[in-house]
Amino acid sequence: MRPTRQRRAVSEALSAFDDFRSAQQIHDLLCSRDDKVGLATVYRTLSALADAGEVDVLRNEDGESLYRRCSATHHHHLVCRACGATVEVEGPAVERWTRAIAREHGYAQVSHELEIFGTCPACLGSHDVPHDGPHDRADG
Amino acid sequence: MRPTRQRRAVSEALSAFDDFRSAQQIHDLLCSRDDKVGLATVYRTLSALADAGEVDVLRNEDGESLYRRCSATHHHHLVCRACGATVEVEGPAVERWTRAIAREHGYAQVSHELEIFGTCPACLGSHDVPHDGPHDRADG
DNA sequence: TCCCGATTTGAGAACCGTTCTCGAAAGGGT
DNA sequence: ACCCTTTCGAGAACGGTTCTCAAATCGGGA
Repeated sequence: MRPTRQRRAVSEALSAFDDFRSAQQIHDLLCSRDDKVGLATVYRTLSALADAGEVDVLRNEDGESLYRRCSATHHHHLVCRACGATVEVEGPAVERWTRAIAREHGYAQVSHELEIFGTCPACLGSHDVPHDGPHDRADG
Repeated sequence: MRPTRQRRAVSEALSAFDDFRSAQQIHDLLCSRDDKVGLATVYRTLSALADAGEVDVLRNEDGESLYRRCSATHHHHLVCRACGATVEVEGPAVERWTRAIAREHGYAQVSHELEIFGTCPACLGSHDVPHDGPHDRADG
């Protein structure tokens, strides 16, 4: 993969956020910086980064894909419903539990998805919503 | 909510499946039975059932919503990537763990999403895919 | 430095699941 | 039967994402 100007721009834009952002939000940020990158290229680059395991992807309740640069090790996310503030969490017990459940039912090649949603301390304090609005998601 | 012919049809169609199905698949089933129900009505009815907690919803990796009639108690799903065969599973330990993690970081109003994906015993045995194809989903 | 084939880009169209629109049809209470 | 409200449904609209394909760009070799 060639380190083109566009790909570097997308990668840097991702680093500018510490929470999950949509492809369009990243594109908007680049536009506001007069970084000329096509929307299709943003989508392509984010997909490539996701495939390479360099970013995590999750879907909000509208089905929109949200991206975030994360640590390489397996982990889950604790996400604020109001402002999107994200904490990476690990749960060896949960990993063991899912494997056990799968084995119990004879399922192989097991993977799992787990996200935790809530309201972060900052948003509990102030009732107005920070920056650009909620990255909401339904209960599970 | 009035028990109209259309709503009854959608509800019965749901019962005809024991795995997660899309609105369009349910609409197709109704059409093949010459049950005249508009697609919009199928969507509306499924949303209403989901809001009422009578069906569970999950999204496949394409962002498509899949519906399944489930038990009313809180549970998660063990889903076969190949045929969609679904087992409802409970994990009190996981419920406790998510609450603990959230509390630890000061998050309130906590909810979570957890799905487990794998290949079911039947699909491990026969390598051809049953019925109408995989309801696939990415790793978590 | 220039050339060349391969890769990448981007504007806009296409795609597709879902929701909206709004006039028509159906329900239910009286 | 009447009336008012809810529901229906065909098709348009919507919105995020992917595709198209000609033009731009890149990297390596001569």
